[in-house]
Amino acid sequence: MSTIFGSKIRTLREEKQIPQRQLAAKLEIDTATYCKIEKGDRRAKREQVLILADSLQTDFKELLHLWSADKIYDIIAEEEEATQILNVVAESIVKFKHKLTKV
Amino acid sequence: MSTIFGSKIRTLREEKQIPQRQLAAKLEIDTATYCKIEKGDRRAKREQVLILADSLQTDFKELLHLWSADKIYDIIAEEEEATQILNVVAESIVKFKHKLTKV
DNA sequence: TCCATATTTGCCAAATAATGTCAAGACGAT
DNA sequence: ATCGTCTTGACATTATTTGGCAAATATGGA
Repeated sequence: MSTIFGSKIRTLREEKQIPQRQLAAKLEIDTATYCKIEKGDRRAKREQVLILADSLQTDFKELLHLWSADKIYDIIAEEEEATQILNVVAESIVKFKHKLTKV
Repeated sequence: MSTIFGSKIRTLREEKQIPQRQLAAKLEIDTATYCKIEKGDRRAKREQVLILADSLQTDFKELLHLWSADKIYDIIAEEEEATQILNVVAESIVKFKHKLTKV
């Protein structure tokens, strides 16, 4: 149930000794819900990632990458040959970019 | 709206000159739904991928990879720096596997 | 211990997303 | 014009996700 994103924000929060309650308030959600986000059984919304990055004084993009990674990880965790699947995606991204530069 | 998976099964189907109706029957869905799957605005279920691989006489795993890739692609297409996100995922997969071998 | 605060869990209702079907239309071939 | 195939939009149904409440469980200090 744990996520890279959840672990990250928990670590950051503990380092800064901020209670969940405080971050929950910034996100305008229940502490219970915030707790679930850290634990990884609720997913933060994209806008919330921004607020969290700000509140935890950390790089937004980096945090966003972890957040996206979790979503992807959910998908391929079920499949064996996960890395092969990633390759397929990576390839199609390359192709897509190639298309863009051509236009 | 198009998907790697959809394009693939369409190509295979056309090569073999099978009407959508026939595959739809195998999947026990409406032709409209099947059409949407090819076009990429409905997603096939995992079991259906198996049936399709069988009906189109193609490799199941390969087809499954494309199918998974589409799901992932949906997620990162919205984000810039898609490849970086893939790296984060790839890393965490490596770490996970490492953990497994240790146990 | 008792008390206060912080975190976590289970459960529920509401919101949101995804699915499949029907009906109608487009298109080419005959 | 009719047939068969394919495509699309609107819609109802279903499945999934969400957030909150209340209760339970830590955690730490006096």
